[in-house]
Amino acid sequence: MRFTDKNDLIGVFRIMTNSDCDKRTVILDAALQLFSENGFHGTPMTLLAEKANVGIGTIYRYFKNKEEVISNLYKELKSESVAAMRENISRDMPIREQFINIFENMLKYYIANPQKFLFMEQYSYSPFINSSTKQEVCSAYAESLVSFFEYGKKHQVIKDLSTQIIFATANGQVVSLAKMHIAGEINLNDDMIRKAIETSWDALKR
Amino acid sequence: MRFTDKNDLIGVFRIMTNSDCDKRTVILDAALQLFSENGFHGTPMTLLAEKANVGIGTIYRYFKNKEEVISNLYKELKSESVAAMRENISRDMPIREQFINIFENMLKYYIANPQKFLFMEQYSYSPFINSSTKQEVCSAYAESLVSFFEYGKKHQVIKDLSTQIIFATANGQVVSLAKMHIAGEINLNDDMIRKAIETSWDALKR
Amino acid sequence: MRFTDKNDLIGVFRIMTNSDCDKRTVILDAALQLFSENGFHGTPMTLLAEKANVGIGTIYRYFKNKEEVISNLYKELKSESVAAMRENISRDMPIREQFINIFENMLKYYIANPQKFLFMEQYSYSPFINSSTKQEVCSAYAESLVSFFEYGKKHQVIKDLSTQIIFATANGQVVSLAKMHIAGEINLNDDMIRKAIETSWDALKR
Amino acid sequence: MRFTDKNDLIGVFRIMTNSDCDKRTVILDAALQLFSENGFHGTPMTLLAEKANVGIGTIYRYFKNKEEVISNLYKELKSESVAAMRENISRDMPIREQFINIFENMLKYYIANPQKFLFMEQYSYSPFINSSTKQEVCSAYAESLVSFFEYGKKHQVIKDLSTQIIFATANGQVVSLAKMHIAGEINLNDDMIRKAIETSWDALKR
DNA sequence: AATGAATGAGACTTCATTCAT
DNA sequence: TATGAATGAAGTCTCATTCAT
Repeated sequence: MRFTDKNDLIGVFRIMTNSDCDKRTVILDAALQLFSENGFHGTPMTLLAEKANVGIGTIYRYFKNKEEVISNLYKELKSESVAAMRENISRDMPIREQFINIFENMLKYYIANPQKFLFMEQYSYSPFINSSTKQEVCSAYAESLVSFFEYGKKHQVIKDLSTQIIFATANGQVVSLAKMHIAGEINLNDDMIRKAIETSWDALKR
Repeated sequence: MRFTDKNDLIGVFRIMTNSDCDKRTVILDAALQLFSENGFHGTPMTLLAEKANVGIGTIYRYFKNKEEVISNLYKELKSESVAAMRENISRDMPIREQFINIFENMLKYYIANPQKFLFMEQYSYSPFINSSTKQEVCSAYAESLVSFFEYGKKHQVIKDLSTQIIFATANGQVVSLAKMHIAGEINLNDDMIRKAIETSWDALKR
Repeated sequence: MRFTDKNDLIGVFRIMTNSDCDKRTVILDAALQLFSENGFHGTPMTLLAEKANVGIGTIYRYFKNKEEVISNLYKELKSESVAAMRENISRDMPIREQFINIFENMLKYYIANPQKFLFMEQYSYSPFINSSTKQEVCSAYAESLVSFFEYGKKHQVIKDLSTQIIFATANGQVVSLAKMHIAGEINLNDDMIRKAIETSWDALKR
Repeated sequence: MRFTDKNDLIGVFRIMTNSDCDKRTVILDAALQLFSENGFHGTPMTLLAEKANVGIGTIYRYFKNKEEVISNLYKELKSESVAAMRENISRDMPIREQFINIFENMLKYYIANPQKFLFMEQYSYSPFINSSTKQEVCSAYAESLVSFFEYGKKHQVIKDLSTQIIFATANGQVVSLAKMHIAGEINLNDDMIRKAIETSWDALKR
């Protein structure tokens, strides 16, 4: 199996997958797919190895244990999603526009990456996870929004509510919509997304 | 079952099977506590038996297998939460008041029952679960809100948005707040709860 | 395998092996045999289960882990060997006779129970073992001899040497002889055993 | 090899293969330290490579497999210990003096080289080892003592006992003392060592 | 009806060894 | 010659489930 054939002639193919075939990445890619579909506990390490086309031992060269595979994947995805959220945002834009762009970015990212979304949500509810990782990584995301909301409140464009409530209102809607969309309970298009976020803005604007 | 119907008439029958019902209840109570703390996979059946003060064999007299324990618990809790949501609501009230009462009920129920909330959320994200149960049970909850929102839209009190978006907006906020409160990231009191729900209403009102 | 046949008709046989078929004992018996032949690391738990005619899970009902199997076995054997050493000894006997009986007992016990001897020696040299168990158990053995040697020194029948040196001289010889006998390098009979121990006495007598 | 022959004449040749020899030596040195501390099974080859500051692959250039590392180390140490035993001994000395010197040499060597002693004892009890190596190497040691004891018996200075019993008596004491000293159960100094060996002589002298 | 001892499939992980560089 | 990434067999242990009492 798996390149074991000694008389392998497809060297060219190998070269192609050589550089980006960074084993760590390959493992995390397979992990995302399997974890999002079958859950952490529904994904034995043997299956992960098979999906990633590596030996099990190889996984343990890159990650100390299963939990580290999960938490490393989470960290990478969270960074990626934070980056996605920040696209096309600048401090010069009107606050309303920033708000709408931020949450549109987020919702669109979730919808375009359902596996990543499902994995992150699963992770965030899993009592099985070392919460230090959760904290460590979430802060980047939260802080960035917190300062934005506080800026909006100071400029009297956003209601004078506890920042957490503001966060929960906007973020909660987006998460809820993504979940429903992925579950097939709703079929969001760009127009609906825009309307949904504007609705959220109506909640929070002054 | 236990809490499904407030107008339960078979009380007499229940008294007869009292001890039966006790064991079942005792097991589900222990299950809620353990599952919410350690997760489904962090809770071996032997531990459940021990916590419930019954033999392991006994659990298998009341539930076909572990998954049935989980899904039965979910069903009961979902019914209970739907009942909680409906308290103090009547069709005569103004729609706004109904809306606020419904979501206040819900948020307060979650906060008062953190284990139940955490269990239900964990369940809803677990790929491990037979989704038929999920569907089956959620409908009661969703349907009842759907018809309310549609009523509100027809009377031009609620915005003319897709019902799912309306649902996601209100429900998402509440779930998000409950999660944060339980995680200790916010400390909600009655006043904050009221303000948060009113904010949600601002989003959806016409 | 192993009693799995549902139509098993040899109930009588089962009853026979029922009471003494205390699983714990059966496991330790199998463990002694396998450990003495193949060593701790040459004996996988699966093999132990097979030899003991129990499921692997059963081993873990009686012992927390492999190490506990080993240390429990050691404790039992050490007690047994101490008991063997003490046979036919009484404080009334001349010290010389006591000495000879003690070490004859010991050597004969080792020779009659080569597996037990080999297991105990293997254990005592294994860096893999929790030394607290070693200490805990050995003391009974050592103390009993220590007080005997001190008694002999006080009565000026045994040389005035450090008790440890006395112990090492007598015990070392016996262990060394047992090892050689079991390895087939010498073939000890009662007469040789007697002569060997008398030689040891010559070393220590005053 | 390294220590086998004091009158080694191929020094020139050695200088040529200097680096070769270094790697092999470095590996065996690291092996001694790790094996004596953690045991054979507690020492992965990767750890050995790390400790020796060589790649794992390199170990396999010098030794066919792990067992060969162990047995080669054993052979070298056994040769070394035999050499140590023979120091300051000459056929001209009185037999008693030879005896005392031989076993003093041995005990002092063990005490001065606790790792080597522990390794050799561990090895000698390990059922894991190919016993052919054991035989092959021990003979040098045993034979040399055997002829000495037989010489002593012939000259009627040593008791007319089976040579094996004589060997077991003297060797057993020394091994036992070394073990106790290293374990901290006794603290031997030159005077005690001398007394202990003299005691041994009392056992065996005619 | 209730129990819990017994089971073994299957999970996670280690580590001796290989082989391409 | 030297390296160390890659491998997967094999080990330990857990835990859902069964069944005799």
